[in-house]
Amino acid sequence: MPTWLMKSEPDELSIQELARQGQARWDGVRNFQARNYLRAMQEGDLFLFYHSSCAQPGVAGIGRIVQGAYPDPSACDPQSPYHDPRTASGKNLWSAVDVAFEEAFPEVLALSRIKLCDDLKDLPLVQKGSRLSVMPVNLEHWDTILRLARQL
DNA sequence: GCCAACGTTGGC
DNA sequence: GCCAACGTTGGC
Repeated sequence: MPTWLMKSEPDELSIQELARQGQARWDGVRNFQARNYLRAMQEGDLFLFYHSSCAQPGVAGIGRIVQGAYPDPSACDPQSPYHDPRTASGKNLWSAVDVAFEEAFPEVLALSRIKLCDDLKDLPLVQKGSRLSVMPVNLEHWDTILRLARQL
């Protein structure tokens, strides 16, 4: 089963908020490479829930895909910050998925800690200049991150 | 708030 | 198709 990492600003959606809601739509992705990864996701896939643009950037827990990619409604919504005017001509380029809460780590596994781990140096997240908000995580990296999180 | 790095847009 | 300008991401 493929595993993933997805970034969210906790002000927008945090792992705690997902835990409270149980389920949420993951929308607003406006990068083609990230979108293509969304489209590759299947029901049941697990992902690392990453908190970005915040005081404590890092992996905050685990989520699960409960609905594979479908056209992102926020692209068609003029009120949405993610509105894409191109949808006016009838085509929606963007995709969303639905996710469920799986687990919150006792504390955030800090990006700074991840960067220190030699086994994670090939993780796309820590590649220089990488800004991808959705990315695949291979099994070795997945296991390494969970091991680090378990010893927090 | 700064700024490096990157993706996207649009004129040519 | 090139590439400069612009906007965005996201750590610090």
